[in-house]
Amino acid sequence: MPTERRTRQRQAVRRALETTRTPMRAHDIHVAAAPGAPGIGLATVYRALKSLIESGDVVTVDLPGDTPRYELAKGHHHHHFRCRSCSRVFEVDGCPGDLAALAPRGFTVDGHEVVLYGRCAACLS
Amino acid sequence: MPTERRTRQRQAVRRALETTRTPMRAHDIHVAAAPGAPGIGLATVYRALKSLIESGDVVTVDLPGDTPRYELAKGHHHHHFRCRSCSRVFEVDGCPGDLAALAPRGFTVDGHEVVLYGRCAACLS
DNA sequence: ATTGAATTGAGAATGTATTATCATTAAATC
DNA sequence: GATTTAATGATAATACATTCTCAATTCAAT
Repeated sequence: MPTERRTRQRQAVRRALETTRTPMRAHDIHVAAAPGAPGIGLATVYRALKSLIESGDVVTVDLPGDTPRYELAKGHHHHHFRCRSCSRVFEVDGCPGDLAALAPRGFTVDGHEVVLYGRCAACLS
Repeated sequence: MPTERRTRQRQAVRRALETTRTPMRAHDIHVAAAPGAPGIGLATVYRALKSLIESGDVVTVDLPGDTPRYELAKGHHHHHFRCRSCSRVFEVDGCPGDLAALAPRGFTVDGHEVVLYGRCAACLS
């Protein structure tokens, strides 16, 4: 059981996620972490993400037909909005509620995903 | 503008999609089409799918974190259910309705996706 | 400051879905 | 039946996100 070390790179990755509102792709995090950890490698970003996910601090955000993104664990149930213009993803706090009734008879529903599509405020202005 | 030919392979791909209720992966279609077109190659399956998609007869079904699937164009708005046990995907006809209100203020919503998760009837029995 | 081990960076390697290549096969027309 | 050329099969090639390899670094405890 190796001891985890506090490195500049890992802090930069965590900070990148803390600083941004939107779930980020590994590549985005790589870019965003660079200022805080000059020369950081992409492999290191993935290593940091893996550790953060295992500790429960970060969760993967998978949207249909899109590259996986990562966000800080929010602790509360929420969904996402994806801008068709800039492709950024935003958190959506509301939830349509119980969707179990939509499932075919005889099926059990224990979870759901909702993704909204449209234009974000920045792209509309 | 080449003329499309009616081949055993293309009919087998179309029939595979017509016969099954659930959206299928390219690999599933390859297997399902084999009886009707012995020795059919995977590349041919993709070529047939491409043509069917271009003609509007087939649509791609992308679920979060999952391999793309293909289904016959149903023409009506619907969503999907994915069984956590057998991984099969089923059509869900209902829809929670207008989800635009969930988006952040200043955002425009022009579409949405809903995916239900749970156990299908077959896996529960 | 010294040192042992965890961490890093660069790039190779992997896994998966899909497309391209090209010689061969087989629809569709004559 | 002969001919034209789209379609096919096998496989190499792409495109990607992600993981692995390994020598060089650097954290952290002494």
